[in-house]
Amino acid sequence: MPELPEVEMRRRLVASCALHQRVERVIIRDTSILEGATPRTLQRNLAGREFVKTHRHGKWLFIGADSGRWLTMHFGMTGDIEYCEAPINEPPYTRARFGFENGQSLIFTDPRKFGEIGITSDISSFLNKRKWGPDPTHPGFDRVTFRDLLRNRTGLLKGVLMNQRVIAGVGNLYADEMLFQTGLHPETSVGNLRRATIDALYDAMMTVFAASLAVDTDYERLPGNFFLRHRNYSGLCPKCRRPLSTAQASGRTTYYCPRHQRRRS
DNA sequence: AATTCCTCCTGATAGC
DNA sequence: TGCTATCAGGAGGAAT
Repeated sequence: MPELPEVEMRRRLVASCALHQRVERVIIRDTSILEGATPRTLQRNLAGREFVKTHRHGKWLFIGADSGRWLTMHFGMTGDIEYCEAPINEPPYTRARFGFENGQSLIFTDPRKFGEIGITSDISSFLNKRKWGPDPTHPGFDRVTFRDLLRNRTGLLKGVLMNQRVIAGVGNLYADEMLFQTGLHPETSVGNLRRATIDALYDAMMTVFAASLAVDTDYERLPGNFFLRHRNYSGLCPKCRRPLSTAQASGRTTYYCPRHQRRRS
């Protein structure tokens, strides 16, 4: 479910309510979400500590403790975070719970269990090990960066945009929005795209992320000409009011308007 | 080295 | 109504 803006919302939630309190207990309800960590290592590094800072890279969330270690979180398709009183109000599908001394808990829920939790001492090496690409919302990521990332790539544009090793944070839905706003067919070849087209894609990416965060990722509050408002099986193109088409691109369902999204360079 | 396909897991919904 | 099939905002690993 969550792409870059949704993970940013989760980061803000953690930053606003879960910092500077002592973690009394670390409870792992399902060890299958742990990646490179055990319940014991999480407890040893976090119990008795305070979370003091947060960081996000693409769809990854990092929560820093005063032990110097970072709790790492990825939300997969259905992962989420809640801050509530527990165990009284512990939500369904709770996979991990970090209980504070005030009775509130930071809770990681995930019905499908595609998400993961771990621990690292160094964010850079964590990201490098997975060969993750740069986060487009971080300082220094500009049009030139984007051009260089798309240069010398092959395959379909949709697949490249969703490839986290190229750009970290764009998923299926935001890729569709970017392609619609740029008027590009999802199966456009990424090779030999003109510079102006690549720049337009970059502009769309930045616009879409900012617009989504401006409405707290509530798509219903996006302007009516945004694709995300109409992206469903009965949806109509906001420009021509004709039914959208679907296709499989890189294994994912892609929605597009056949009139307004053409293969071109 | 870069891409594509299969797979993990569970709930919601479409279709019969 | 009740059952079955399909699909879902992700990504690692195998296969190509």
